[in-house]
Order: sequence, then C-alpha cells, then structure tokens
Amino acid sequence: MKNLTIPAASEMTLTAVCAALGDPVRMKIARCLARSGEKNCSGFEVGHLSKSTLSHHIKILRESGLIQPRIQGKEHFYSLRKEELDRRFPGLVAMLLAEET
Amino acid sequence: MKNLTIPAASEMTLTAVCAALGDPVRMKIARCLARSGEKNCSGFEVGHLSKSTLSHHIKILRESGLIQPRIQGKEHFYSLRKEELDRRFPGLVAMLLAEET
DNA sequence: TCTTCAGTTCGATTTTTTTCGAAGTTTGAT
DNA sequence: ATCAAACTTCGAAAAAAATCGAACTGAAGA
Repeated sequence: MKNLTIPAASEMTLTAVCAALGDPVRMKIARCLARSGEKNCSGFEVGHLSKSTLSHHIKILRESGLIQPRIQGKEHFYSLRKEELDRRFPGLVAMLLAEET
Repeated sequence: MKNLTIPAASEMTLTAVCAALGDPVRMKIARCLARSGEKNCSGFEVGHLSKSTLSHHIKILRESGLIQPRIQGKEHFYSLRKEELDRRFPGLVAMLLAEET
C-alpha cells in the first residue's frame, strides 16, 4: 500500500497551503472540489494535462493538507478537507467558494 | 515618479495572493507587517538577503495587493492592506496573525 | 555641487517547478 | 492467467522563480 502523507490539521502550514494554491491548475482543482464534494482525476475541470502532471499537482495539494483521497478500487476520489481547513484556517474554504471576478 | 501597481480590492486574485504568500521569505514579511503595522525594508525580520532580492519579493507582495508603500524621503515604508484584505478575503489577516506552530 | 543613503532595475546564474512520456502498480474484469 | 483501467513514480527537458552584484535613481545632507 502507498504511504499517503496527509498532515493533521495542526501540522498544516499556511505557507504550504498558499504555495499549493498559488498555481492556477491547483487553484482550479481546489475550487472544483470546494463546489462539488468528491471527484476523481478525470472530473477536475482543468484543461488538457498529462496524467502524470495531474498526479503531481494532486500530490502537492494532498501533502499541503488541502485534499484527501478515498481509494475505491482503481479510482481515487478526492475531496477538500473542509472540516480541518475550517478549524485551522477559518475563511479559507469560503474564499475558494467565492466568485472569481 | 515610479509607476506603482497596486490592485484595488476587487482586482486582487486569490491565486496571486497565495502565490505571493507561498514563498517563505514573503510569508515572513507579510507576518511581520501583520503584527507590526509599518516597516521599511531594513525592518523585515528575514535573514540575510541582498537588497535586490528583497526588493523583488516586495514587488510581488505589492503587485498581489497584499502590501502598500508609503514613500517618505528616501525611505519606503510598507504596510499590510488590512482593510482591503478583510473586505476581499475575510479571515486572511487573522491567518497571518495566528501562531505558527 | 558632491556624496551618501535607501532603495529599484538590469542582466546573468542557480535553483525550483512544471511538464511530459515511459514504465510500474494495483484493482477488477474476462 | 491475462488484460485493461486508473492511477503513481521515474527521469529528463523546458519554463519559471529566486538570488546576486553592478549600475541606476531620487532625496537629503555636507
């Protein structure tokens, strides 16, 4: 089994979270998950990217503590860790949900 | 006179703000300003960096909308744009002020 | 005026990040 | 057992960001 690194709420750092969200691809994924609950890789509303690149971005989001996987068979469903984020960084999820003007 | 780009609250983007805060040097500067009001370059509690590098980081923070300068003689005093940030990204300033554990 | 101080800008180098294709892994179906 | 699907990992290449020193700028003081 894989060793999935997911920091506890108290171990997340604002710098790592910001670095994760500072890339436009990852911001799109995070916003997509904030709105839609749970999705697998093919459901992220990001333009064409190779699957290895997408996997790389997902890893950074996961290691920052923003998202968590639920592995079901061969599919990996990802979701935003809303409870942990609300506890550690109040307001962040709302920012992701806010309209981009 | 210089052409200082400072976006209005409505023109700030979360991606740019996160990209700015995703670098550890800039995060330190932002946290320093969040706690202490106004400071000039020599007051930022960041380790040794050349002044050109520091200037580069300040530019990114300014262009993202996080900080604003007040130029007085030959000194440039910077401050966090707390009101604009509270309006556009509620909770963000509190995150910067929170203890880093 | 000449010099210094506090920065910014420029140009180059180093480091990091993003990206890809190919190969590997795990699961489920045939 | 074999195969395909849905990923991840690896290694390399390209793109972007961080860093520095040198040169420049604008304000204040001698």
